Amino acid sequence: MASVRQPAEDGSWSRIYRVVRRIPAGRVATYGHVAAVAGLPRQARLVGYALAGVADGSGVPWHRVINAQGRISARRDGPGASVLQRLRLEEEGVGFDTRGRVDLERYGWKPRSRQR
DNA sequence: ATGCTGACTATGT
DNA sequence: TACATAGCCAGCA
Repeated sequence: MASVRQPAEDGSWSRIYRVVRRIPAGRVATYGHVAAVAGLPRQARLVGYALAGVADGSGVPWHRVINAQGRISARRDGPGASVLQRLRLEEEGVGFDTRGRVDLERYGWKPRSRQR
């Protein structure tokens, strides 16, 4: 009853933030993966746009989300945030190859029990 | 209400 | 490997 409509607070963006928060340090997830885990298949774009609206310090580790190519997506805002993102990931132990790419096979987040 | 924009991804050339 | 194209959704003027 009363139907199964979802609460207004449970907007797509909120669901996305919730998933991103689960990504442990030293791991990265792709926009598409986050979308899928959040129950929004094919909406990788929304993940990026949602993260664009999140503030640094809101508790959402936005820097752990990269694109499917294992690279950091450029923002309209400028390269500043992109550089910061890479710096943070390296601090967490995520390695980048000479092309600036992360090995998703190795650092990709796999929502299975607990990542170690 | 309508239209534009934006941290994506998969596929084809 | 690089570029172009199509699909998809929410927020904002």
